[in-house]
Amino acid sequence: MAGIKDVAKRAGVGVGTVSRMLNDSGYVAGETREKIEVAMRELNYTPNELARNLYHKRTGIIAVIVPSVSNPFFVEFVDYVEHELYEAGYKMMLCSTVKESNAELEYLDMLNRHIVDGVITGVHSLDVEEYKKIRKPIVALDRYLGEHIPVVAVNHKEGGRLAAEALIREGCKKILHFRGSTAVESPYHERHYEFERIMKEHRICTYTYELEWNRFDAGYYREAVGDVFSKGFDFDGVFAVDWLAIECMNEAIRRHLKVPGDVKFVAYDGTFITELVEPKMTAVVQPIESLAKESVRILCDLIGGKDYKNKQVMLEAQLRKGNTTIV
Amino acid sequence: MAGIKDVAKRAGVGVGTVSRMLNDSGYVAGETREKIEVAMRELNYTPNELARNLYHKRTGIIAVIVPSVSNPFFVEFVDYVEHELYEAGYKMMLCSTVKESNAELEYLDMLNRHIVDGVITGVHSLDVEEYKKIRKPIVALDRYLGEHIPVVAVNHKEGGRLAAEALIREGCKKILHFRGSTAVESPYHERHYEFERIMKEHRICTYTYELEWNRFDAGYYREAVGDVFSKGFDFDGVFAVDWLAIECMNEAIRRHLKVPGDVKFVAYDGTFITELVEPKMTAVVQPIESLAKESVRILCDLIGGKDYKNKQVMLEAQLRKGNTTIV
DNA sequence: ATTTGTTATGGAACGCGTTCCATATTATTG
DNA sequence: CAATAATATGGAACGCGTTCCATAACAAAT
Repeated sequence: MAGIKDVAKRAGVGVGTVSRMLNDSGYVAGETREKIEVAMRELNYTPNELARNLYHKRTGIIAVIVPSVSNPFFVEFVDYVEHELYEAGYKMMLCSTVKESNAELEYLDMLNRHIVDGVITGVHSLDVEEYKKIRKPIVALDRYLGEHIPVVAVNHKEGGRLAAEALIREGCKKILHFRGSTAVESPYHERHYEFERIMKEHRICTYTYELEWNRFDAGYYREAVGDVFSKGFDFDGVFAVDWLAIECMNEAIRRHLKVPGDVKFVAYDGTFITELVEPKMTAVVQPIESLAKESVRILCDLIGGKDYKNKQVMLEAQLRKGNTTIV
Repeated sequence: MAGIKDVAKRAGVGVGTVSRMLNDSGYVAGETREKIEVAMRELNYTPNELARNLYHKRTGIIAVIVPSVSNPFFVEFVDYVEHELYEAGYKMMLCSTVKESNAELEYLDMLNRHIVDGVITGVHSLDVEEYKKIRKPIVALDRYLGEHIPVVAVNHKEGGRLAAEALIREGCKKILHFRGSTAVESPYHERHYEFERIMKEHRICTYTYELEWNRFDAGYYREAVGDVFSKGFDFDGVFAVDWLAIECMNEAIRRHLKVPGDVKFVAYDGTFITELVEPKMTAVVQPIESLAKESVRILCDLIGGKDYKNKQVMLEAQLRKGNTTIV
């Protein structure tokens, strides 16, 4: 592979001149330019980005860490992030952690090893102490990783309220509520707290089903749904994350319950799958595009040296009326 | 940031010794080892991968190029690929091209610029001549990019046959067939050719709807479905790609048609979304996991210097019976 | 005791582009 | 015409780890 030296030799100039020309910095005479261009073409020269990166101490790559690539929420997030990063001149390295337990640390370590310039993480499996050690550009998606790491979050309390109010408005009296594991403290639990609080306030009977931590697979969701139905709990309203709400609705339909006649559903996240089922799901929609935009914007600021201590961006979720509710 | 020189100085040894220790190559006395370890810890030293990469001319990163990250087929593919690459010691750079028209060339150029060690591409928007120029590890997913680029393909002819036979078995007499644009030649068109051939052979009335090229968005699919229904074409069997089959089924359900009583559906791809709808879709399932495994395997071979001229791996699709067909 | 082999270590050269400094030539201005 | 500025260029040093070669100490074998 031809290097800059070869080009310089062939063009009869110094390496500095070639470099200056490549980067449009400093003076290069028109005539010299042409000679170099010819030499580059003849040698089929492409600059080695690796050498460049070594000098500049940057790679132009951002790692995006998510628990699972097949989770629709993260799929949409990643899709937007990729686009935003592209616009900002970065490439995206996509890392998923659910299949390999201790991958998160490995991925974060890429920052120190100069493999990536920054990290956007939607994962939180390490001790906060671990994150503190890393003094590099990190943005957390909806997780608190310590005060020195900026967070792009969603107002889940409001989200929970929207869901609760929707079901109450529908006149639901017996609610089935699937909630994430309390084993891990995370801001997105707020929706559950608020949801339950409001239900209690309204003295509405609520059956809460607690899910295992970090399990997003279809099989598990189906199992959970089967579990609930087999227990014979009677309900007329369901609040659950997209996929689970859908599985639950499907089971209801299979059992010849009418949706939304007999049972109402409000899904949380509002990813594309809620629009893919019939009836279309009413959902509390997360502002995924904004989450992506903000994450990238803040990360770019961090890389640019801006200090974002205690920074938190809070975005609003909103209710999107589908046909699993009536009003 | 501390470098290897600083560590060497602090430990009172030469840089070579530190390097040898880091790589477990050559001799390092136990006593020296300890001194270096102490120095590394004190300086909080992490080797700069960039410098390493420059020397070794590799980055350990593979670019995966797909048209869209939100297309379920590619989502599943990417999910498996990420895992396979991780196992093989590589990181995945994910590149999507649908939003930025000329990104493919830019992404492929990363090979020459030593940013990635290899490419797996599910995109084919350039002239075959462009691909010929690149003498680097590339694996094509289900596209022919020229004889020097190995292909991991699916036997779509068989896939088309499976779909056709399924609908014939159901006794369908009026078929609605959504097919990809013929504007671009691609192996996956085989399924349509074979499907139509068999239908013709059986003298079954088929209405073919040709889709625009490179459009996978929900809005467009819905539009296409609305288009067909508004034209008043009467059908009792549908063959379409997952998402479109689903949109079509939903519209049928909304129009109070019974599925599978009045209309039967066979989807192509068989991604998770076909299992998410009620009734669950009968589908020709692509061997996505195997596609991912084979792609990674071949790419690793290529990187390892193996020659794969004219290589083509052909994998089989299979029919998965859901409830949108009866038999 | 001498040779041969093993262990151990330092450091220069290298990979490849970038930048800065020194030097040179030409253009502009007073 | 001299002096300053602008243009132009080569090349060493640098970024940071790796590898190889030269050197040395010590153990084992003859």
